[in-house]
Amino acid sequence: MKAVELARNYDPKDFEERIYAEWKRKKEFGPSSSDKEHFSVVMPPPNVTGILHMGHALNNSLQDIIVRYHRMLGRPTLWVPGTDHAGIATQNVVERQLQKEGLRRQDLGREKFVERTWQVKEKHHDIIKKQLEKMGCSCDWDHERFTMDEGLSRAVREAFVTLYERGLIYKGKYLVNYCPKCGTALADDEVEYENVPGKLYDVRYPYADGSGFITVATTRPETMFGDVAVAVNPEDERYTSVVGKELLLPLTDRKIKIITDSFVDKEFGTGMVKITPAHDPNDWECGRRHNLEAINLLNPDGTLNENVPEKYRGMKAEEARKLVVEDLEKGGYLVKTTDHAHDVGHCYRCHTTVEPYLSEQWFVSMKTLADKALAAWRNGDIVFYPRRWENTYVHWMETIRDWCISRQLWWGHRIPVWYCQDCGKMIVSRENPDECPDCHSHNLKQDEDVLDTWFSSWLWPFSTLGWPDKTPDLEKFFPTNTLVSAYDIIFFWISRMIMASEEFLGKAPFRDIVITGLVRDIQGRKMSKSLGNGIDPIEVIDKYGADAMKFTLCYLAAQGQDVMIDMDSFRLGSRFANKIWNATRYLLMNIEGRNLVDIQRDKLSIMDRWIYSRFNAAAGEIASAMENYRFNEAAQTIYSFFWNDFCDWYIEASKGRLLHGSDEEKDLQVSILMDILEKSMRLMHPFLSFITEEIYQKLPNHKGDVICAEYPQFSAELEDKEADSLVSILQEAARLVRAARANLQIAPEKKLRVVIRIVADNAASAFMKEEASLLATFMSASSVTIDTEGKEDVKGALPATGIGFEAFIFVREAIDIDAEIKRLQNEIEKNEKLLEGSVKKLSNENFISHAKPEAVEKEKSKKAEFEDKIQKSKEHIELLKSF
RNA sequence: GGAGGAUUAGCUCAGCGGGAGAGCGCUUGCCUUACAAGCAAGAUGUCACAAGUUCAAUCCUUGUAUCCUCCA
Repeated sequence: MKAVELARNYDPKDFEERIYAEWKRKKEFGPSSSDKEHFSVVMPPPNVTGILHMGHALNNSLQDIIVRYHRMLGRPTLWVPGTDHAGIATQNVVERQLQKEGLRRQDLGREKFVERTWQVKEKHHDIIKKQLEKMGCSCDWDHERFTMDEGLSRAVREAFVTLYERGLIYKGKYLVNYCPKCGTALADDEVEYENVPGKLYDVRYPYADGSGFITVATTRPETMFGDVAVAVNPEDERYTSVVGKELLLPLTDRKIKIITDSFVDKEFGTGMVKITPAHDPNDWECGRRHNLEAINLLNPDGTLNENVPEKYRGMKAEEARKLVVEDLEKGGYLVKTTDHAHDVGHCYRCHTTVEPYLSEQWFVSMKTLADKALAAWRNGDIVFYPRRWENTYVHWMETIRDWCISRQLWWGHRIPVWYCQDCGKMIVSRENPDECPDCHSHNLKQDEDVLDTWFSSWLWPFSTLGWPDKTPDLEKFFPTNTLVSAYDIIFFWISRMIMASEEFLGKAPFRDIVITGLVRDIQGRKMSKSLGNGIDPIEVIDKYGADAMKFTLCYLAAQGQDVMIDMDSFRLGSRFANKIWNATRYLLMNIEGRNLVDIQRDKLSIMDRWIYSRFNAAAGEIASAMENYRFNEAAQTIYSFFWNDFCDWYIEASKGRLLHGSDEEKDLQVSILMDILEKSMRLMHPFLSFITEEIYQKLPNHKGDVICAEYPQFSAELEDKEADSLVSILQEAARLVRAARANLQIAPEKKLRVVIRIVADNAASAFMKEEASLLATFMSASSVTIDTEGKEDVKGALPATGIGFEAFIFVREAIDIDAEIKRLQNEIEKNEKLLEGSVKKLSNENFISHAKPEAVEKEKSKKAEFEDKIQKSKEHIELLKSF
């Protein structure tokens, strides 16, 4: 064979882009036609508003690892990519653009506005796709979907109409969360609460009969014009006598009554609260219980409407509040003002204060859907990793409220409802109707509102596969296997997907739900635009490469824990990739003139058997880590196998044979090295996709592309406990001598004679004899003698104790005997403590009788080991004293 | 108010009832014919606190403290 030359430095820029293009060209990302069981994943669709952040990088890295792993297991594997139209968010982006041009969306009109939004969508979509490609995501671009493309829009209509037909969608006038800035209703969970300082105003409401007044406490005096009652707790004895009396609403000439309702907190303020059904959710419920009118005070833009006295009309709430307070004060109604922090809802998109707003909206009735979704969990059809998220899921499902799905936006799926302008008939239809079924009028008008974004994303796992049609994709790849998502959208998305899937297809959309943590900065803060503490995945890739990014994230992503990182964190992955590159570079230099030969097991040395055993163990650990979505464990296994076992020990050990062996030995050695290297590339590919592919292609023993190569499997037969334990003795011996040398600061070039005393004729001594020259290399010794009979003269040698052997290092000069004796005494002390623990355990009859027999056996051998070490150390001190 | 999480080395964090771990950082020595982005050796711990269960607790249970997140 000819040597293969690798660039001197690992530079991912040399090949990452090229390899991705190559994979795409060869259609490696599509599902194979194998008849094994399918494996499918749908990508949580990023919003087309922005670019991908570190959270996406984490999420997609983990998906890519899972997908590549299963692809290599030979299963027909499909990873569906796509993007979400992100209603409010995208509309806001476009509106901000318009604002810069001095325009409002109304100036453009609906059609033009939507057209323009499509352009923004296209632009961002292209950026997102490029980013995913740069990350190396092996998703099947032929299956790419967008929540507003034709098929998915049809799915949305199907879902809406079906739910309507099943009586699960209704329209009604309700108090909803309303963002005046976005001009639309929001779902309950689209509101973010924040504790802000405010004021509590105590206001006098006089009795209508002039017999005095009562005092109510409110944080929002400007809503008093919508008051329809004052409520007290029925058990509040202070007020029993006044219940039913009429009050005169200050600043107006309206009269309201005092009622009782148990929701009133006796301790809050005066224990009397004003009831404003149109502007507070609790009051709304209370108003419904008492059949009270709801007086809406707001225009859609958040200003006060004609239901307030003229002087306040057109004002924003905060503005009006000041004036109302002033007027109350002037009128002698204001008793006092106190500071009062309270939770205020904000729009999750623009952070404007959300107003409870009475309006006509569409709702999904959630109870029946939630029951099915809960049943799916109870049946074990869905499993969360980590499990604790199941509490969150169950709690949300059990306390679910109806979902407001209409949005007063232009960007989104228009609600498939039409109204006959002539007879008023409401038509809910899958197809655009031509005429009214009742009066045959053609004068139909579609509902102006669009649907909540999540109304399309909750169909994602099956709408992307062709539903409502019974497509072959749907047949084959649904239900999907694994969903990877951050915990912040369990409610928004994950729970609803399960409900939709159960409702429309009668099955859970996926079984395994992998909840990742959030990516935070090094101070633990959430990465955000406003803080400017975000890290751009593309910058990471430019600096360290996509492999380094993926591997680092994987290594740090312990089950569901938040990941704290900064730019430097990615050096971890980068250095590992560099190590792989250099090890390969070295190995490929050494194949010059060699031939690959059959690797027959009976020709393997213990060291050879050991590295195969370690490889096999690593494959086993990775399989179980992957099965349980313990990504960090898989990454650590790979790291320590390749770096510590393979590079630090095996390659180092092989150097001697490569230099001094016979041709036959050299050929065998090179063949084993290439074999392990080739297998390692396959083992590591899901985690470091680009570099393994680049290297794999250059290996003399590669077949095809690593992306679709077979994943190495653990096999119990390949476990080699004998080799494992023999090599660990060798390693311990090497470490002991190295440590002794380091302690004494003996320069590496000073080669010293070493005697290893193993007073036993067993596999260990035989192995040590066989590998004496290798030991000499590891110890930088001039020679290593294995003394099985205790006959070697070790006078003047520095002793060290291992498990089952002693090492004697012949150091005449440069040794500080006192320091060495001190070290040994410390050693004795340490071991005596350990021994004491062991003895205590073993003399405890309860331990002997209760503990597992293995544990007892282990304790016994530990005890013997400590005793031996203490004994040896004592002898060694004597020996040193005799110098 | 309810739920969940965290508390382990200087930092970031793994840890699966039985002699405390990794990466980074630090100290020391080495440019050993792949890698100084490297090699080798080392130092650093009341496993938050208190009780309990157990032959045995960093690990299980219950409290306490501090911090974080979500829900209301």
